[in-house]
This record gives sequence, C-alpha cells and structure tokens, in this order.
Amino acid sequence: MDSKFDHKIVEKDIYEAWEKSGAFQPSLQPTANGIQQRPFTIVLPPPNASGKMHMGNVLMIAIEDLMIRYHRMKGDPTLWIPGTDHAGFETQITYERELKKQGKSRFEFDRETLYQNIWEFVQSNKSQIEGQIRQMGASVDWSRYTFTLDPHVVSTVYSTFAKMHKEGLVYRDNYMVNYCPKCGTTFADLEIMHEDRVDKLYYIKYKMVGSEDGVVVATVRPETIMLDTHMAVHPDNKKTKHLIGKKVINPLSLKEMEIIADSFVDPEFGTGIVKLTPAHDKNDYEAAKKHNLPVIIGISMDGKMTSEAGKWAGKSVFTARKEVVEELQILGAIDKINEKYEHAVTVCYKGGHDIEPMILPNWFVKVESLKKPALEAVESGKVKIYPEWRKITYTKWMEEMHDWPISRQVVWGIRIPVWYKVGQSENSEGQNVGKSENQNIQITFLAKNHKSSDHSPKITQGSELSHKPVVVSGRVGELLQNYSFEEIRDGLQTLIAPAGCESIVNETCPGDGYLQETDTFDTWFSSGHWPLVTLKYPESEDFKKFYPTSVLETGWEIIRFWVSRMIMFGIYLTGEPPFEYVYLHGMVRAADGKKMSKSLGNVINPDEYMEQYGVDALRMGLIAGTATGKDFSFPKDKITAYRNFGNKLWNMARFFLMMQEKSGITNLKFSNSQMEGLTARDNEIIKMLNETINSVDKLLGEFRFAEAGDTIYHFMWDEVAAKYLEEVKTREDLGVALSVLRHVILTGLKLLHPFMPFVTEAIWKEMPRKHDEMLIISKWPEVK
RNA sequence: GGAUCCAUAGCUCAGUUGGUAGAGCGCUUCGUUUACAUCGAAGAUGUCAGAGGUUCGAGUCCUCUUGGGUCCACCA
Repeated sequence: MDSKFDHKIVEKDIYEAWEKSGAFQPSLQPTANGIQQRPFTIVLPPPNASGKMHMGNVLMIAIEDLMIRYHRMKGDPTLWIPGTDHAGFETQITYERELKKQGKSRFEFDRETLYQNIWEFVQSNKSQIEGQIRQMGASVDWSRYTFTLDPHVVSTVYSTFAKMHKEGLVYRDNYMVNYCPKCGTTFADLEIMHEDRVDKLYYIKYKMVGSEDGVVVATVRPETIMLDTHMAVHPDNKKTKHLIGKKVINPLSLKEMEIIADSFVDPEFGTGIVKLTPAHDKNDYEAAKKHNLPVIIGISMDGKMTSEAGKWAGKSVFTARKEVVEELQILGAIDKINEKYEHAVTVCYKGGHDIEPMILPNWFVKVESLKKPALEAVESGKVKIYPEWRKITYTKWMEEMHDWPISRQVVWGIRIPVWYKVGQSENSEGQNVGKSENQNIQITFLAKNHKSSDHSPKITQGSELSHKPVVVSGRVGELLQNYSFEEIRDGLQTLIAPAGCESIVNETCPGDGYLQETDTFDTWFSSGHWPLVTLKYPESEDFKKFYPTSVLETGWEIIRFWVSRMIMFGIYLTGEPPFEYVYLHGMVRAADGKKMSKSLGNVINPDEYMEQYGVDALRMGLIAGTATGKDFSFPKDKITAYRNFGNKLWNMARFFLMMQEKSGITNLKFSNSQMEGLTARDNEIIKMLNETINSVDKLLGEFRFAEAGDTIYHFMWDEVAAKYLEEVKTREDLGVALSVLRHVILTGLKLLHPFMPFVTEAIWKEMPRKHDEMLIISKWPEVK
C-alpha cells in the first residue's frame, strides 16, 4: 500500500467490479438470512440527457446512493433505477444554438426532420451524463435504465391522456396563456417570474362623446390603445360613478368606447379608470368574458402587431409603443408621463424575456378531482415529507392549484396524440370537411414545390427561388386549394387548431386526411409518470414488486412542478401514491452565497473536485454541507476535510497491516464474541463502536445524513486513530489488541461505505477478512 | 402585499423532547515519535442579531423590532 490513498487509481476499477458482481440488481443481491424483507426502492430524478453533471446532481446522487447502499447492506432487496430526461425546452434551445453556429435555423426543417435531428443530437451527447453517473459511484441498476422518450414511456403517457380524455379530465379551450415570443412557446404560471422594473406610465386623454369633457386613463401599454373598445371603472367609486355607461372616443381608432363597471378595477390606481385590452391582459380578458366584449388580437405569436393595429401592423411591440406615443403627443392626447413608475413585469424563467399574454387554444387537465387525494396523501402522513417544514410548500400549492395547461409549442417532446381531420379521404362518408371548424386550422409548413404564382397563402420566409423550400402559412382550407394534403403533411411545422375543432385522440394516425397536433406535452406531464414508467407500469413484475417506491429524493424547488404531479398521477392510475417518503435536499449555492448560474459566471464544476479530491470527498463534503436541508454554500473546506479523512482511514489500515506483519501474528480473532482476554480499554472502544452504530442507524432513519457522517468521522479519527491506535503500539498482548483494532476498522468501513464507497471498498480489499465478498454486499453491523 | 426560512467563532455550518456553547477550514506556538505533514500536540476567538415574556434554568419555546434569503401574487 502506498502512503497516500490515490482515488484516481481505484475508482474506475472498483465501479466496474461492483457492476459486474450484480450487486446493483435486486435479484442478484444476497438475501438477509432468507427472510423476505421489504424492498427498498428509489427512482433517480433523471438528469438532462444531453447535459452534464452539476453540483445539485452530485448531492442528489450522493444522498440517494447513501440510502441505497445502507439498505442493500441491511439485506433489503434494493433497487435504484437510473434514467435521463429529454428536457424538452432546454434541449431544443441548445440544439437551435448549434444550428445557428452553422448558419441555420429551425424554420428550414419540417417538424419530423427537426425532431429526428434533435434525437440524433441527444444520442450523441448522452454518453457524457451516463459516464458521470458511473463516475459518481451510483449503484444504480443499469439493466433498468429509462429515457423519458423510450417507446414504453410515450405509450404510457398516451394511454393516460386517452383515459383522462375519456373521463372528461382533459379539455381544449381558449385560454390566456403566458406566451414568450422570443422562446416561441407558452409557459405555465409556475414557469414565469415577476421582475421589478421602472417603466413609463402614460396618462392618456380621451374625449367624451357629445361633450367637451374628457377622461384621463393611465397605462404602461399605449401600443394597444387602438385595439381597445371599452373602459372600466369600479362600480362603487364615487369619483367615477357618473361615467358608467358614458362613451369616449379612442384617439387612434376614433371608435366610440363604452365605460363599463367592474369590481376588479382598483379605484386607487391611476385615475381609477382602466382601458380594457381583453386579448392581451388577464384581468381584461376575464372582464371581457363576463361582459361579453370583443376580444381583438393585436399582437401575434412572433411579437409583432397584427393587421388589427392598422398602420402599426407588422411592427414590433417595442417600436409600436414608441411610435404610438409620438402620434399621441402630436394629437395632444398625452396628459402627462410618470417616468419612474415601478411595477412588476412578468418574464419567462428560461430567458427572462417579457411575457406576452395571449389567447391560444390549449389542452388542459382538470385538476379538481386529482388534487384532493394528492393533498390528502400528504396531510394524512401517507406520504411523509422531510424536512417537515417543506410540507407547507406542497399543501399550499395543492390547495391553490387550478387547471393545468399542458400544451407546449416545442418540437422536442412527446407529441400530443390528437388528430384533426383536414383532408378529404377516399372513403369519406359524406363528411364535408370544408364546412367544419377544422378548415380554420392555422398551418405553417415547408412547401417543397412552391409555385411563385401563388398569392393567397402568405409567404413568411425563404427565397423566391422555386427549388428551395419555403415556409408557407395560412388557413388549411385555403392552403389545400394550392397544395396537396400530402405536401402539407410532409412539410408540416406547426398547427394551431381553434378550440372548437373536431379531434380524435389516438396513438397512431386514425386514417387518411388527418394531421397530428404539433404541440407536445408539458415535460412535467410525462415526468409526472416517472415512478410508473421506470417500473414499467402496469403489467410488469417490477411494478408489482417495487411500487410504491420508498423514497423520492430531489431538490425542493420542484415540489410544485414534479412531486405534486407524480403523486397526482400515481394515485389516479394506481390508487396509491408513488412513494412513502419525500426527502428534499437544499440547493448548493456558489461560493459567493448566490444561486449558481451561467449568467453570473459563478458555477462550480464538479469535475475539477472529483479529479483533485476524489468522488468520495466530494460526495461526503456536500452531504456535510448542511444538516437541515436548507440551501448552503459550496463547502470547499469540508471536501478537503473528507479527502484527508479518506487518507486517514487508508493509513489506519496500513498501520494495522504493518503491525501484523511485524509481529507475525496470524491467528487473529474475527468477531468480538470470540475474542478473549479483552482489557477494559478494549471493551470501552468496542462499546463506543456499538454506540456509533446505534446512532448512525437512528440518524439515517431520520434522514439526518450529515450528523450520521460526522458521528463516524469523529469516532474513527478522534477515538480510534488518535487514541486507541496509539495505545496498540505499546500493547504487550498484541494479538488481542490487533483483533480488536481490525474489528473496529472493518466495522467502521462498513458504516462509512454508504458515504464514501470507493475508499472504503479499496481499503476493505487490503484487509484480512473472514469472507472474501466485497464491502458493497457485506452485512451491515448489528449491535446485539 | 401574502407565505416561509434564516440571523451562533474570521469563513461555511452543527446544536430535535429547554440543563455548563460545538465541528471543519483558517489562525498562533511547538514538533523530522518508525500509519498518515492529506500528520501530531497545545492554544486563541462567541453579550448565540436586538428587546421583552414564560421558566429554577432559554441558542433552543412565545411576542415584537431590525436585517437577509426564497417562494407566491392580476393591480392597468
């Protein structure tokens, strides 16, 4: 043995030996005295398939591997299923960035081709994260590896959607969604943020109809003024009560606008009068629905003004705002401008871009009947959340939860299995598609045989050359007059079907003339099935044996996104929540105490630490970073400390071996029950060892990982290495002392193995033992 | 605005039924003892944010204040 422990030499070989031994697979693990134990199961929250390991992943794997190894040594049939996530939106963004480097964009591809290209991109990248999971020492069962786009996953998600559709739990409706024109997709309420900003608040003068009087209305969005048809005041506001029912003139459209009463208006804000823009404001939309007002869409999905905006059509929101203000100034319609108006703007959490509220048809999940049992499961303690104070995040969210929009305008994901009939089929039974709402479906597709003489469909992009495919968009009813159904189908990019369209839910194409929905499921809709699909619900033996799983371990920031949905789907499909415990680890912050982010440039890369200090030190250091589940700063010191500790253990073993060799004693006794002639001091150290075992068992049972590790650390270092081992040097009854020392070292290695698997396994291999099995499957010490 | 967590040694954090303040790192001094300098020995550093309350006794429980973090939130 070298005088220093070198993690680089052993890590790879040890992992291969573990994997080869079958220890990761429950069916190949040794059983505990033939007694049928309860299985212990964890499903790995899947990291991004095309990404790389970050500190949060490292902590997650460290904690999960700790629990897994502990239970495996205790003799429970233990299963940890690995997997990776397609990470819909993020991966698509990454891929598009690659395209841009090649001077291309996604608009040059039809949907099918784009999907295939991203698939290949992910396939060529996923070996990195898989390699890193191995490097971490994760004792996962690779034979059960699952990717979130595996055929059986897609098929399970499809059947859930079909079941929910059949039971009336999904519906299609127009909805005011949070749309990000930059990202090109909608975001759920959970996925948007509020950013405090200082903007201009414009006070606009409106003239009353048939009077010289006027009113003044405050707005931050003058660019929508020409769309407005109504204003509103609070019905009980004395100052504005007289205005109800009166009319004013829109300074841009010159149309008359009626002032209505609605209690959502805050009498204290601005002038107490609000202009209504139903298509682009949540409150206004609600009010418009209530009062049956027109909803005029003035901003399109690319963030530009529509034809409804008159002379500003085609201009960006920003430009329109500037120009409208100039126009209003010329008209003398601006009363004043508050230059320093502080308010909160909604932005998307992905890129921090401004959210444009839009009316779009969407698929929704009715959550009312799903959320009740999911809330009940946690409140009754059937699902136990640790740390306990995180529970309130869950219960609050479940109480407030409203219907869940699940459509995403992203290609990379599970395509919603809904089909719209748009083309004529040969066997059409007199169904006149031309008259149906389906002819109003908005299509964007890549036309390969574009005829330059066409003028009805709008060409939005591409060259005039006829051989080069161009992007064509329009209503399908009109497009079909110039293009064949097959050409549209094959070149299809996106489709927006109005809420009233007829549709069929089916996994595969139901017949001729159908186009499939181009939206994909919200990634949380499919990952909400994770414990089910990794266990191959509903028919497999795994599902029968391992469901519900034992612990779901993840970061607290996805309680709402993920944990709640898994519990909902688990109960909905099986009647049982998918796990018994939820353990939520804290967020690893950067050295400066802030959240790690690429934009702040404070990201700490785990690779460097694994390389320099070894996986064991990094894992244990992170676990020791916080004992309470709170967020914590990356604990660099603790990583050094545990690297040193690994070396200390290594040298304890070296000392033992050296003493044994020097003394020539070969008949050491193995278990303390066989040891004779123990001194009071020997009994004392054995007693302390047993107390350590007891407290480690207790602490691990309570998810107090840091304290458990700390307990072993101090016993092994302060009591064994610093004291007992020194005494051994001068003992006359060396045979007894070495027997005790070996017993203590071997037992200590067992206790430590779940925390620091590599160094303990490496030392174990060097120590003379009774059985020659690996440490990973050795029996956890029990105190009699 | 609502909710929640936090404030303990220079730094990062422990301190779970209330009972004499802890760890790691850092710092000071000393040490070539044959397991380990990724080591050993000795040592310094805290009105446990502030105020009040409950108690024989409070870092720990309650109230308020101050200062932070995070989540949620429709105010044009």
